[in-house]
Amino acid sequence: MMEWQQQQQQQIQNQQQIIHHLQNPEDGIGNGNGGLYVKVMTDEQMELLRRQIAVYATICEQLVEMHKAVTAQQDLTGMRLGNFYCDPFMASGGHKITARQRWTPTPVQLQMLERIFEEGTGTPCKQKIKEITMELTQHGQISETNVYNWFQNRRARSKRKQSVPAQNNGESEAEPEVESPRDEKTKPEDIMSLDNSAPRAENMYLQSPEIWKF
Amino acid sequence: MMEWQQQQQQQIQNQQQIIHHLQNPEDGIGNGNGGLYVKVMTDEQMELLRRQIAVYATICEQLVEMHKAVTAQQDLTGMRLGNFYCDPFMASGGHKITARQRWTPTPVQLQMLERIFEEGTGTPCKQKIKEITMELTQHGQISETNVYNWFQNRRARSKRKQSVPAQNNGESEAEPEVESPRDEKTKPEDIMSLDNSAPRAENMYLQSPEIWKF
DNA sequence: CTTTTATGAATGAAGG
DNA sequence: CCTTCATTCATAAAAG
Repeated sequence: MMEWQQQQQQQIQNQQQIIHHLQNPEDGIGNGNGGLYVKVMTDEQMELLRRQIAVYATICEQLVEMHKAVTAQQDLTGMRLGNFYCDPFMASGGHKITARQRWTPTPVQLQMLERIFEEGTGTPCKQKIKEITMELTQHGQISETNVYNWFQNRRARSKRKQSVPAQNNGESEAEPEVESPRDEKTKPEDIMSLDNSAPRAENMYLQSPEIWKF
Repeated sequence: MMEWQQQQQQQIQNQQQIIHHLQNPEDGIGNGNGGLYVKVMTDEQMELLRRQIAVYATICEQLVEMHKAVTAQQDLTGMRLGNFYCDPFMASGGHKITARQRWTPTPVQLQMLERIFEEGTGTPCKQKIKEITMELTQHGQISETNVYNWFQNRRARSKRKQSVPAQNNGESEAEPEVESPRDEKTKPEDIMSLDNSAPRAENMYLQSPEIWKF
């Protein structure tokens, strides 16, 4: 990722040289010509320009594509977020709403949640969620979804913490995280490599090396 | 958002015309000149070229910056994913690299899925799934199971979203501080920054009048 | 102010 | 279909 940006920079620098040439035609490019005032370029210079311009056209196209891809992703993933804080944005008076995007439990709520979690069955059914939510609302803004998520995360992370302590025990791999319990999850039809996005960006950098040859 | 892309396209088209002119100097630009073969341009043509090139330089710089901003957050994770399969560790230990992560739709795929979901019958029958999968394969690795799951999840969650529209909101008691000093966070928000980028792109083209002065 | 960590939320996949 | 789990993402909070 950094790579292509560097290359882009180089391109731009390169281009700047061209511009410099244009701006300082002391190289003998330009001269007067009778009543018709013209600038004169050698074939080489002309070719250079052509190629340089072609390079820019390519770069811009690529950048547009890349940006399209990136923003498409963000737009779609943002769609879900958009409901909270993006929809009413800017609409009123151009003032940012600056709504909080993420619920944060108050200390009191947290305490109560922890207590319920420890004593509870660990499977807070829907009805239970409702109750808890009702109760916690007394101590601050909260929704059933918040409670649901909280228990989900709490359980998942409580569970993970247990497997981590037994990490460097008999396992000599430099690999940080692998899931041992359900390792057979490579079960369905295909191994899906999600190299869909990364490699695509890779050959996006500058796929026309010959253009650099001049 | 769409706006600047269109303008980009226009720019590119515009540029292509220039290239065309360069490649087809039937406009009387070029002529012979004794032993030194040169191309000749009028001042106007030269000026046009200069401007065009300058515009490209500016656009590229701006695009690089924009892209940098947009991807600063998200493409780091993308790179991280990239490491999983391009990983040199593959050869080192002969150790299992434990299969891929879960499938993630590419932006294009997501777009197409969303479109189908909205317009479609909502009942992705077996045959339909096959078709969709075939089509989406053109844009990245995907399996019928992926498509199936996606529709299942999409429907279920879309449904739940309606029953519980009240997602969440601000903190608890200490929220009322609306326009507090720290409210003006310097931290760029992804979606917002994109929105900002659009207007910025708008004045990208000619925002440096001095560049036109030469 | 920048970097790291903790954690609320989103989502692909499995089970029933 | 619905629920549940596991993983990932993004960001508020904490650390430097």
